[in-house]
Amino acid sequence: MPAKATLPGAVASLGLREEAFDAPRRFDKGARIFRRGDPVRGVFLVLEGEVRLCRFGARGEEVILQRARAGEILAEAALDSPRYHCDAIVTEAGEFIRLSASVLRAMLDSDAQFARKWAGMLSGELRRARARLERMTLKSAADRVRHYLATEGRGPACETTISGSLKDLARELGVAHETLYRTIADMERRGELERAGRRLRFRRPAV
Amino acid sequence: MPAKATLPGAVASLGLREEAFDAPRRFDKGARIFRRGDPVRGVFLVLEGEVRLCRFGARGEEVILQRARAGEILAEAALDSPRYHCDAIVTEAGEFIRLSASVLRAMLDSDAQFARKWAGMLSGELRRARARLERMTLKSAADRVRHYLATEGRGPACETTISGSLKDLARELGVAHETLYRTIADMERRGELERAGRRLRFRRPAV
DNA sequence: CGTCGCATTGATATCGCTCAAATCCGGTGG
DNA sequence: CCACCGGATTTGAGCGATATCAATGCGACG
Repeated sequence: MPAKATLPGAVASLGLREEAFDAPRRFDKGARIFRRGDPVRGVFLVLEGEVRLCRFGARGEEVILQRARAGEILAEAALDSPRYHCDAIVTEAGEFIRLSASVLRAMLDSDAQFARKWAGMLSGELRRARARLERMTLKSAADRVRHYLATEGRGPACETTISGSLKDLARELGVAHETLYRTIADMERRGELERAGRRLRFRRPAV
Repeated sequence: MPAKATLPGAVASLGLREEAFDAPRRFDKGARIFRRGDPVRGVFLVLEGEVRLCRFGARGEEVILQRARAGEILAEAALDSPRYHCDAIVTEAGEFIRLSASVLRAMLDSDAQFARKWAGMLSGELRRARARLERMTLKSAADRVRHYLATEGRGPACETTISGSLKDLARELGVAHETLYRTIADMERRGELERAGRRLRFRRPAV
């Protein structure tokens, strides 16, 4: 579980002005912070917990567009839209701050320092989205696990502690959870992977 | 084939200063504008033709991270990196302008107008990347075609004229080209889709 | 306890990938 | 004008990996 981000820290990192944000609000698991089609009133900074941007297909299948955890910002790309194009669903109860869309727009126009940091954050998000995209083009579940570790892991063994359940990871990787269980078990059996609870890493430094 | 973007138009749209860019340079198909690991010297504005950001997997399989055509900017996310993290390959000969990384960084720091536009462009890219991501989570090829039309198409029938070959579209959709041919043929047979050369659209407005 | 959701394993069906082959089409050179 | 060539387009056949359906164990929680 990631540390709870402090408001001052988060504000300092972006150089936000005071009028830009509301007081933190608590949300329970399952709550919707906004829905598709709602007018854009803000962008959300996650202090604690987890929120996902989701769309739902014709048959109700969920698609995760973004996962934001403590310290991360949700729906940054919405700032240029009049309306949200997806739902924001709380998947882990916590606290969130709304950053006013109008104030952010004003700051982007006037505060070069802030605009620079904002652009930097967008670049990072873009890179991460492209990494996920690359991962999704891999056909085999094992390759996706390898790519996930190589991308998200730390150190030579690409160690990661998965947040949430394996089921969640399966959805993130775009495979059925049964397939993920089997794949991980296979990779462990072959000595390619080590798993201890929610900790995953390569046994032999791959790639 | 998209119209050739004019330098003044492209510059005006972003409010670039003169010292920010070089003279246009021609590139032939297959040329590499930069390679993975090269130090980041700039971002590239495509005036004509097409460039792709690609990574290559362990077995040499190509992964398209971005496709930039006339008027679009390539590798915007690289600005915060010291080195490129993928290859830029020309897939359609044309002209490109290098925008100096150092000048862009300076402009981001000092020119709020520019930073605002830059952030807006990043937001757009992010949205597009997330749309592709959403598409890749769809399992069936038909669903991906539908999503592609729904996302990229114009008007009630979601009409699109595909750039490049169907083979290219297949790679963009992450399916084998044979599968795409069959899928499109099936959808036409069922009266769901209409195809005339490179033009695709829904017959019945779906969704 | 009873319930709920995650984790795990088994069995089966299905869809897309792969290999193969035929055709079409635009360009090129004789 | 025609033969030829390379790449795109199609269609066929079969295999294999993954999704799906099912059942069970397990731990948390009220």
